[in-house]
Amino acid sequence: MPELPEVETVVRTLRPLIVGRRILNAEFTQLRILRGGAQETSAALAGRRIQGIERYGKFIAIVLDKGYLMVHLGMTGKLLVNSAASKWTHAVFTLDDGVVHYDDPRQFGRVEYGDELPARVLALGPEPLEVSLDDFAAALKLRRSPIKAVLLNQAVVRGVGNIYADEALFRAGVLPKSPSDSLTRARVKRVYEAMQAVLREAIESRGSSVANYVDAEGRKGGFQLLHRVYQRTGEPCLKCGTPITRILVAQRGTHFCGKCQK
DNA sequence: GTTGTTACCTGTACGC
DNA sequence: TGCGTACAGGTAACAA
Repeated sequence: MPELPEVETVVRTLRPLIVGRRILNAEFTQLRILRGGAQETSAALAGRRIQGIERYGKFIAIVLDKGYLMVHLGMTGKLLVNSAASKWTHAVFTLDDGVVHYDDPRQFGRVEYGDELPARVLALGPEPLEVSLDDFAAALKLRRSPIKAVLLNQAVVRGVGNIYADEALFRAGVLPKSPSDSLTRARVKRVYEAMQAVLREAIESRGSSVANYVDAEGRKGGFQLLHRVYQRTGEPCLKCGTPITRILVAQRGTHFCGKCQK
């Protein structure tokens, strides 16, 4: 499931391949993944030149000479350059040099064209690797939900998902159910530093390939080999040997060590 | 405004 | 082998 490090990897691999190219044609075969009408979107995209590609949390913004093509990969979305189409190819962008496919088996992702960045993207919280400790601490103090749920809240920080929330809380030694506003400053600082460290290391490893994540060139990431708690239910904690526990927090599978995390 | 719940969707794993 | 079922989770919509 693509979270910040996976989306960042997609953006980095996509950038040299498509920036500067012109979109000749855009075709949508599964309308579920498209926000807006297919004909209107195709008409708006035809002839546009790609000027850049940016990431806003888990959203990908393809910056055009007029407007933005927004892509959210959902759970299983992929943007693939010059690959063969599959039964899950729902959109095809033909460029003046090459072709980009949007593939998505579960169809949780979305593609959208607009003149401006969508309001829901502008409403996102700060980037977790850019937010200051003071701002992060203030946002946590405002909320009583479990810290895990708060980390998943894209209005608090944008881009953290289930994998990195679990991994960050393990490294910080903080229980996922701890009420956000109950954390001491020292524990907030540990969560902040762990979150940034996990995200930086995952970006270096080109993301985590669980399920079927690959980057724009079809390559898998490597960070799944470094997960310490995520999807390790029942396996021994790498620090103390206690079996990793799995519970539900915010309706999400949540993995932690009951001894190392307080 | 926050908080919690549910729907969306299909490949995969598992039990029988 | 084949079938039924549970599970995975990011976002948005909704209720409270």
